[in-house]
Amino acid sequence: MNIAIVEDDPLLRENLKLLLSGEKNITILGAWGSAEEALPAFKKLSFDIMLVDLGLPGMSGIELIKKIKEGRPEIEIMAHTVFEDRNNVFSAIKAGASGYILKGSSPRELIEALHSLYQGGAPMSPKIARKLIMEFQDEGASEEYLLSHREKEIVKCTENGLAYKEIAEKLSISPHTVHTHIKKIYEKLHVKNRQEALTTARKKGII
Amino acid sequence: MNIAIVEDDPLLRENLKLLLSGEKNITILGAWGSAEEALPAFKKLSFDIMLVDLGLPGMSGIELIKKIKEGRPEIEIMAHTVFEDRNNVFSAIKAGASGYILKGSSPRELIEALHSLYQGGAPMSPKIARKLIMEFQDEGASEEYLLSHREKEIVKCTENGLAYKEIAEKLSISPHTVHTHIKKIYEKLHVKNRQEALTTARKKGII
DNA sequence: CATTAAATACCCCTTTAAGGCGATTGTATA
DNA sequence: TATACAATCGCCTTAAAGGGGTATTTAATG
Repeated sequence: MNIAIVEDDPLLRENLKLLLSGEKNITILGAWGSAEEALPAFKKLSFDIMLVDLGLPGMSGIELIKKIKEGRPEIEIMAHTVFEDRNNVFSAIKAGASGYILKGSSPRELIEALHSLYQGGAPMSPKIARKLIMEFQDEGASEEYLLSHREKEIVKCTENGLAYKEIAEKLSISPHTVHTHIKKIYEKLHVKNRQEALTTARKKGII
Repeated sequence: MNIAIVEDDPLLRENLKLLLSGEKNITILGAWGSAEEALPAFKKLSFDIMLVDLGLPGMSGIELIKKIKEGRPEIEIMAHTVFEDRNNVFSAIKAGASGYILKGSSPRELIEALHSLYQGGAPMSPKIARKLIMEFQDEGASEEYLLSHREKEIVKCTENGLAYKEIAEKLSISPHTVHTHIKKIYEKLHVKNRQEALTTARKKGII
């Protein structure tokens, strides 16, 4: 199977190349340090799997995954990263990653994961798998508890058309804090303004 | 009956005092030029009717009516103004006015209206009365047709989170025009931003 | 014919919203 | 004890929204 690597740490990048090249059935078609470098090269390249770091400088790994999947959905994506928080995991999966391996994993695990991915599996580190099943176990709960109590209070205020200042007064906090909360809310809901936040919140039954 | 007057035009204020003082059964307890001056004086004053101009400088007559009715709902309010537009009429009535006399009315009419109000009536200039019954004849229609076709289109666009520019493009008009329409919409719905407009529009079944 | 409303467009200006930074405190927990 | 998260406050910037005018054209209506 043909693999393309995108990893910004030069040392790790070379180590991955060496490690994987030694495996039978695995061919490394190249390794790049950023999405910006990789994308033009990919245009003339045919491969089966992209092994990608999420914490890239410039365009993020998530964005890169989206772009690849848009144009060439047949390519399997293996996310390889230190991030194990909810947002990164789910963003990567939604973007199109089918494998999610943490950087603490052993070489053996990584190689097995790549084979598994190639054969149609969805290999991921135990921690990540646990997060996924928890998400399904909790069902709506995870959505409901996505926003903290304070954040939900603020969403309800914005629903009534209150401005930052007015919310601040009502809750007896600084307008700056309101701003911070709202930024966090938008981030969590993957939206970029009030209208979207409110429609999303309604859809998820948060408010 | 004891009457308090709030009227910012000094000449008219004095004329009203002279005119009404001459009537039997009417006592003028005072006349003030603004809500800000009148409110403190009212605290130590007991009266039956407040004759109030809607177009006061500073706090509006509407606001003054609200404040009076909140604390002392037994006081009858006579709105006395040049405004005969829908918004002012309904705002005054919603705020708690039971009489609504236009400034063009004759002294005789005003005095009769005050007596009528004191006896539990709801005296108002014929033009105003007509507006009121039309509102009831139209029922829901008046709400639905409150906004013009174009305005409703624009409300629907804002519901989808579109910016002025985007709405302008979609409808092939200038962003300035969108701005103008939205100002008009806010005025009609008595709101001051998108969220309020949307909640109000939903409540009234406009969208 | 005069008035009114709707739709269009432009001007000025101030306020808000939102993104990107950083930073501290307290609490819970792995 | 380190890590994460929630909640708090701050600064800076740009873009958008909103409030105040004015003005023209067209259509309907008293």
